[in-house]
Amino acid sequence: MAEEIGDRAQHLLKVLVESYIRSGQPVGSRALARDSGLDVSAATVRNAMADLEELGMVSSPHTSAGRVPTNKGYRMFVDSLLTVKPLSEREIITLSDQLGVDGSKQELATSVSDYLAGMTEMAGMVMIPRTAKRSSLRHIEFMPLSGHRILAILVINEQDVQNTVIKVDRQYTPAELQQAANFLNNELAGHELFDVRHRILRELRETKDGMEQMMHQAISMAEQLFVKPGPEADSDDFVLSGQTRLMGFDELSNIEKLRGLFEAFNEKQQILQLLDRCLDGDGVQIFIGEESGYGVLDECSMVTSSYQVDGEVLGILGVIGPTRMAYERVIPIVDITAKMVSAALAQSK
Amino acid sequence: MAEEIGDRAQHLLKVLVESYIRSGQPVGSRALARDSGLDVSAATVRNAMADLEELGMVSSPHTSAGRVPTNKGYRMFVDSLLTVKPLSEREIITLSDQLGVDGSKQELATSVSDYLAGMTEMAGMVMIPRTAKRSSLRHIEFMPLSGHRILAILVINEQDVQNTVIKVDRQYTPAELQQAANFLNNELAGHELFDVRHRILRELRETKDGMEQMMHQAISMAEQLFVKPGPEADSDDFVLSGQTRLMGFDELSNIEKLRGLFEAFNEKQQILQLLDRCLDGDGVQIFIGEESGYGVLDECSMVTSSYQVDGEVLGILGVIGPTRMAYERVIPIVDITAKMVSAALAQSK
DNA sequence: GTTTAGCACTCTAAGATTGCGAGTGCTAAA
DNA sequence: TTTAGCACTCGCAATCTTAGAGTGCTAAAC
Repeated sequence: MAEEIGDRAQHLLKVLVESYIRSGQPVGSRALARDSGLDVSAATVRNAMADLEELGMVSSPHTSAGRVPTNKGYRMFVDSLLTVKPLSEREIITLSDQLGVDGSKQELATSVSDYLAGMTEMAGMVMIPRTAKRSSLRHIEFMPLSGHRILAILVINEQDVQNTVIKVDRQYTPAELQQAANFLNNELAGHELFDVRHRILRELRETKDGMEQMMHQAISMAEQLFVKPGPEADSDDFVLSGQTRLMGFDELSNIEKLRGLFEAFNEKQQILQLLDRCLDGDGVQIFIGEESGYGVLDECSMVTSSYQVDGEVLGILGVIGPTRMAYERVIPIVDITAKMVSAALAQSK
Repeated sequence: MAEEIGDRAQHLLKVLVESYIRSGQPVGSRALARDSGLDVSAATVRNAMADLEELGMVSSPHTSAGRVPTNKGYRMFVDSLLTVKPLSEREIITLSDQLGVDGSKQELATSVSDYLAGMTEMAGMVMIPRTAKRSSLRHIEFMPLSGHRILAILVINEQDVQNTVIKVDRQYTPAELQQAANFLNNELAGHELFDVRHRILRELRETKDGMEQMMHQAISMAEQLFVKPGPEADSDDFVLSGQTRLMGFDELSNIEKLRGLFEAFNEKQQILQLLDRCLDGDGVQIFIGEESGYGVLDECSMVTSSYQVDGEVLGILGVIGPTRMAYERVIPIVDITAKMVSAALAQSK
């Protein structure tokens, strides 16, 4: 089996995928010959198709239908055949308008996700990962609750507030808690979370001996907050919007599939896991069909990109839609969006 | 047209609705005569059906199909014909197990909604309305942000934290903000939100003259927090779970309808408006089909009930599903759930 | 060797036709 | 007032038909 694919075959594959993306119908040899721009007959195309089929790039749903790209074919297409169209001026302006730089992370994420969904007519998603290492602790506040529990409020960065309930050994008076909070604020406020988590807490612990009782307790509270599973381990958050648009695609009109998909969205956990795998990669990444290793996404593709500040990846954004999507449009949209978000975040620092 | 419906006709309607709920198929006269338990012939049933049809209680999808209840028929059914089955011991135990009393309101709402969805096999919903009047302010905290903005953190009740950004006329130093917060905490902490909003603010404003500059400013911040549209006007929150179960029902297998429904869920606003209308009513309330005055719910019914503490309505919970639902099971589930939630809340006070 | 035209063959999607079963409405008798 | 009988209607599913699209193969042309 010749792994080599001739130039003409490649070109034909490209035209076939494009045509299939446009129409959703299997592409026959005659139509392909016409659209290819090549001056060849349908019969020649048929021969080429036979080759491509042998290589697993295309398949026919039944004997006398046209050819449809397989996932492998899509992969080939996006990897080496795709020519992306640059975005129009207008589209870029729309995005930068929508990118309100102020507002909490959540709000930013929502507006970006809405933008992606709107532009691509598919579902948009934005992941805000572990309150990034970049972020610094501003303030800690404790409030007593009933039982041996304390409500801890952390203010991080500009306007992210996290609250967690921690358990302690006994009741504390508001005054005691105030004292503990003051102490921790003195020691920790203004430092980056990363530092807080490791260096500072360790230092504090080491010099524990010379400290009075109250400080001990303050530190063990802080440990619950920062070292233990911590508030942010699962507060990995992500925003998904425009899911309902996916109902429009006929490859998903199978209620069962749709239901699986929506249940996956509700779970979040599994999608997040998937997005985690994108964190390593650079630039636009594409999962086609079952490449995600995740059954319900069989007929879907994801196009994602990371956004970053100072070279550090902060999160992932992208869209999810049917495998048969207009990659040449979607890819630049996701790409530019990631870049604009990166820029916006850098600027607001 | 005789508005009176004979006893037999009523009984037949009841059996018809029950049968239709079970099977989803139009009910023919022969089957109805058999199932009714009455010793009458199909022909007699047909006559009764003709009467019911004239009254708008049933209709036939086409000439030679059986009869199907109309929304008016459902209404009659739930209003006067329905006999609800009490819940089994087991089912009640399941609920009280799930009702973890601690945890934030959000968590409670989620677990209740999940329970409703699970028991009824439909979508469950729980509304947590305007941070209830019952609740009292525990603490206020300010943090300076860039620009003329301040992050205000309100702790309400046991563990509800709300944060809002307010705009002010100039930059404030942390010390100033601390001072303002201290002042407000002294004056307002421990009071019920309802009081805070009206009485205290008014009082403070009246005696404003004698106060120093800083206090003035503290009060205008507080006004932004409590009097203006306020954090809680739209933070009316509600939890919806199990939506995907609705995909299972064939009356909703029409993708377009499903999509409308899910979009309504995403909007939240409109559903909330609908739930608001339940706040006045007492006990279990039922919206059948277009009674909600809301197009996308045409083929759906809502069964809701309020939950309350000390006679004051705190929120609404219920389920949403196809009009053809097993009311006799769903109604007691919603009813008991509301009562258990009420009890749980009263206990945790 | 590659490309092309021709041709027989296959398969589907969309109508059209039919028979069947379920159910109705009406009438006349009990 | 109830019932039995009967003609009639309708929808559904099964079957058949046809048109169209597309393929694979072969033999001829380049």
